[in-house]
Amino acid sequence: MHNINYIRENPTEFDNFMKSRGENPIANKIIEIDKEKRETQTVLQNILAERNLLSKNIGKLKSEKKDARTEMAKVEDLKIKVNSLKELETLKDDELNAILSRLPNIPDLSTPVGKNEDENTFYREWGEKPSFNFAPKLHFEIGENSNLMNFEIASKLSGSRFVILKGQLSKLERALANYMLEKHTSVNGYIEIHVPYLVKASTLYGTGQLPKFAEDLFQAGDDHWLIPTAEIPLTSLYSNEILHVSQLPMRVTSYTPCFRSEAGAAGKDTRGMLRQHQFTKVELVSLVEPEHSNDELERMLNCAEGILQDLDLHYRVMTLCTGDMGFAAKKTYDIEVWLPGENKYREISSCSNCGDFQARRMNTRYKNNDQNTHIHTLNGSGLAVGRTLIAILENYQTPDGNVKIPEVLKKYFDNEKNLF
RNA sequence: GGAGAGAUGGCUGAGCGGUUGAAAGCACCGGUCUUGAAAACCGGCAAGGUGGCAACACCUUCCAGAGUUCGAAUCUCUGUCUCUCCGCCA
Repeated sequence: MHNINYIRENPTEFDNFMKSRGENPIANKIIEIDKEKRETQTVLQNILAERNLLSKNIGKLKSEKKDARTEMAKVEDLKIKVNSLKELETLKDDELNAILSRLPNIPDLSTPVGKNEDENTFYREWGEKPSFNFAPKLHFEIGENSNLMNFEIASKLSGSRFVILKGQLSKLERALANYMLEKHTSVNGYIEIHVPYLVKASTLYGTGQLPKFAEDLFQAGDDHWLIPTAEIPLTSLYSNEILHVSQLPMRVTSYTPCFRSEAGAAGKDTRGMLRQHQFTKVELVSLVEPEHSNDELERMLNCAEGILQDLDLHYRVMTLCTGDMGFAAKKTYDIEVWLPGENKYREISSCSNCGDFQARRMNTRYKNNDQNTHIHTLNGSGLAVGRTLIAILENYQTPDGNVKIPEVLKKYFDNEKNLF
């Protein structure tokens, strides 16, 4: 949610930012409604003040056993005015919120301006593309050949975009999640949290998925929604609360399934387990003081990259442009891992600084020297486990259809060399 | 699922129709004292908003929503959540 004072004071700048994110100019409309709302408020408050005064007087007169009928009649008259003004104020407030709640965050000044993913910019890379003296297979070819990855059974049970992993592949998924969690908790200073996978609509509003992106989500019952990422419960941990400055930075992590309808991705990445309705992810979330959020984003990115480095997987980091960034983000880095079977880089992590955008929506503040300020929130994948599994299959495959086990994961596999 | 109790400021907790935005304690902040700290003592300390250059004034908020009343933290209804007991159960 946006700071209305900022829009009031910088309408042109605000519109320019919104334009860079593909929105139409709206600041004037906002200011107009806001003005009407405040004017209504002022009149209403004056009448309420008058009413309060009269009521107090009535109390005094009654306790002195005096007649208060004149005063009571006056208050009765005011009531009609109060009700209609209250109605008008609510109307204006709703109008304002309907607009504000659907506008994306203002991009950071260092976020490149651009229309779509083609204008994302290269930030850095690590490692090199591995070379193969055979044609590297796609992850689902390796998986299906091993009989440990099955899409048909999954679709029989649940329809398209689901997968079943068996035996060593299922274990690989578990080993990866374990490795990531251990690293983030024991080395990177994140606290592991076990969170609900179902959340209320108000929680999704706080992080920005609702009201605008309901179609991307699975709803389960009247007010229960499956989380599309652990970012939602983790970021919302302290919604409507005032933290003490000594509690910051707060770094939390969680390994959860994620559920996405993939409504806008019909026909996209239909083969394999790259884009599923359900996948698992280790998520990183930081709650920090505003002046530290830029540094925290770099730190978080390093934590996510660290996992890929440990697994010796080549990747590049892209800075998303204004047109490609998510709704709540000010700045986002995508980590794209190299997939030799596809001969492509593919997103495996996305790290975002959301500034105070989510904190305003969910009302999370911190107290420092008697000052209450909205915190800054950051989230990042550290990493998407399913896609990491894909990357390992494709990068560690051998000509005979086997897959070498990365050094750091061997401890989960009795020091075996190969997966199959 | 059945029966009952409850939800008040950062926390604990009083208030149960009218100067109560709310006692008291803890925590926190400032001061006195001390070589320093602790203790003790003194003072301050809810959030959001409107108007105002400001000082400041006013409004709203005691889980949420609706209602009764001239007036609601206090009464009524609905919802949500928490706790206790019983049943069921991973």
